[in-house]
Amino acid sequence: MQTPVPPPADYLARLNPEQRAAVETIDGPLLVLAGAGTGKTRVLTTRFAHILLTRRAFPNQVLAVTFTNKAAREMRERVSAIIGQPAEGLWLGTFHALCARMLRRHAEHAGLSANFTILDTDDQLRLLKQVMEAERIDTKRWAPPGMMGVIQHWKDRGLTPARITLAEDSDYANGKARLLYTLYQERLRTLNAADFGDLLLHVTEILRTNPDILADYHRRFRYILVDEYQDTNLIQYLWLRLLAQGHRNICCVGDDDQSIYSWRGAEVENILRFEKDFEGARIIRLEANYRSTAPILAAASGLIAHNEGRLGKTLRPGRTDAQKGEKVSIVELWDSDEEARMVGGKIEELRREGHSLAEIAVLVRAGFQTRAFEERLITLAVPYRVVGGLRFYERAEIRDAIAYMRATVQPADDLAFERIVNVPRRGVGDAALRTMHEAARSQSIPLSVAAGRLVEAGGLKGKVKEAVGTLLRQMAQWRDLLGKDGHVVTVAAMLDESGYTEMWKQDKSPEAPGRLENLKELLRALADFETLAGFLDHVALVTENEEQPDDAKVSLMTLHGAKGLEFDTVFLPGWEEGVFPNQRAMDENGNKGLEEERRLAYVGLTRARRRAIVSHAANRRIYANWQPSIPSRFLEEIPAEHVQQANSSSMARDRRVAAATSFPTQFPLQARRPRVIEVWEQPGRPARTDSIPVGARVFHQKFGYGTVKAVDDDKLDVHFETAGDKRVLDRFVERA
DNA sequence: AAGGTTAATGTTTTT
DNA sequence: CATTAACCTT
Repeated sequence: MQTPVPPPADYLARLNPEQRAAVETIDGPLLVLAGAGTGKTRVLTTRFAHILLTRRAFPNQVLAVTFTNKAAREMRERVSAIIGQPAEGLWLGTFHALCARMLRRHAEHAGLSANFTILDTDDQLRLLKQVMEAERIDTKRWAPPGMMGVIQHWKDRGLTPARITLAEDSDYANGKARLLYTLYQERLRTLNAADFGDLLLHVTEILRTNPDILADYHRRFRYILVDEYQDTNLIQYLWLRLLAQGHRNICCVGDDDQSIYSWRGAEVENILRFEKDFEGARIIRLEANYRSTAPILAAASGLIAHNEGRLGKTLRPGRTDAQKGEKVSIVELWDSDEEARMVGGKIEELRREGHSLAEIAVLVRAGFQTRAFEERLITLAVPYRVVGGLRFYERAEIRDAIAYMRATVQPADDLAFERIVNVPRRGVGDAALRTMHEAARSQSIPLSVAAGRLVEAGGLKGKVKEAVGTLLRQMAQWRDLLGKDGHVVTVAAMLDESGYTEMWKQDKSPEAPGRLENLKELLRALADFETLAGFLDHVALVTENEEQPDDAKVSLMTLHGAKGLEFDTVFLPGWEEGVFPNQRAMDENGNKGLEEERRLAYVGLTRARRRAIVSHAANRRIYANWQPSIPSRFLEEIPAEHVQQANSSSMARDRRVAAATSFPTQFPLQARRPRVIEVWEQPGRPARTDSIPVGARVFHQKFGYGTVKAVDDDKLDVHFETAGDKRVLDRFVERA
């Protein structure tokens, strides 16, 4: 390469010394340990731009890898902004998108042709289920999703069926796991399809076994940049290591404290392995946090300090105004309803004070928890959005439309054909489908081809024969049309002529108009792509929801969904043992599971710029019934000097009452929780000591004194003196 | 082949 | 409780 030209310094001058070092340490392996809010993305994009501006490499000689399309888009935009022109011809994208691109170039090495289909999770599962049923596996005893998990885990670790040794074999499905995996992979090849895991697995396998291809990529990629490195799984690591062996200019940015995807195969150990595999690797820590106030940082730091085996980073406030911040609020509430009212009330208050709703988020452990807050915000007429619901391309009507496209351009795609052959209803039921499957299997031909032969040879009769014949003829016409009039016209014809659009027009359900609207949106999106193949790739790889974050709406989302985001005000409800930390995470993964939950809590707290309001309720509804709950251990782990307790008025009243009556409902906030949480380990309601008769005078913690009007098993209808008529559970009242 | 009924089962999720 | 998938009836 030519002598580096001194860069215009302005983009470097805006960095702090450690960030600048991370940008300017260009050659050789580099690991950047970047704490939350320390300018990780800025370093990565500036580094990218720096490589280009100092002419160390052309844009197409840099490989930049992210986990999400959003991160990839952001990086592309920010690099463009720094270099002052649209960044084109970049190898910048998600692991999967980059691998898909590579695999299309070398598909034949994996037994596929270049136009292979990328299957989504639904297709994967249907295919595996078919394989399992063909092998006469009892799918009641061995559920296909479980088997899928085994296969995915193997793929995550770079294990092709041939590489699975006895030691790695699973006893799943009575020792047939490896066989099922082999058969599943064979079916994928027959369908000319790859699942998500295959994209990485195939490419890595090709790089491993074809030195010439690998050498070609070594020549190409002078610099490699990796985002969210703590989230990489083994196969991703192997892929990176193979590609980085050429120039050894690999820079990985990550934060072990934000590793929250181990259940998806991510291995934090990849950070430790980095130093071993890349000898002489430099490590730079980014510890100045520019996002949050000092109390929030101290609270988060104190919490995460309870984890063992950290690489060790200490966040320090980088903002000049950081010291002025409020302490982290911890609010104790009577039950989950009151918690929702508290959050709703505080949001209203913030709104009145002029805070933008876009700067407020409610972060929960599990998706279903958003509902309580949704309901409350609807009542209060506060606009909100739930981030991360059903994605556009996952909607049934969109997947149907895509199946039409896939079946048309890819006659080998049995899954797509099977999906559409009776949608809209054509009278093709189980029996007809079985006939087609048998013909396909006995002659080793695709389902659609078998269907064609059955129509001609009379294997299908009457109405079914007519319907399938018509569909196949239409598909042939659409293929012609695609060559002549292009993909937008063709897809419009598909939806129209197949009767698919008509089906939804006839549908009287309230969702039907929305579905038609989505189909129109699909056609609009289609026009943005030059080819149908390009669009199908996009659909398979870009599943995220497009959203406008500048909307004046409160964001409701899971803690996982919030990673990488920040808000002025963050509500963190449901900090109760069993909910958060999640009981299942602890049961299944022990202390490792607990530590990941703690990292999740750390991620949650560090999303807040100015205000964090953590809350927990003493009673929570689990499915049908109310259960008392214990404050999360994480609450005690936040250093007390950075916390302000703020209890609701009803809680304060209950406290006084509880003290006076010795009714054991409250767990004092600072009390140590019992080691065994009985509520979760013994599901079902506690045994009643005595029944309460009609007419009895009772006392309730929340509603006060009243008289029992009726008894229904464990539910009482009570007329309370101050609260009126209520239906309550008997274990929540005492004889007065 | 379609619709209604019952039983099982409840994290986190990107690609 | 509430959702969904499998099952059974017509």
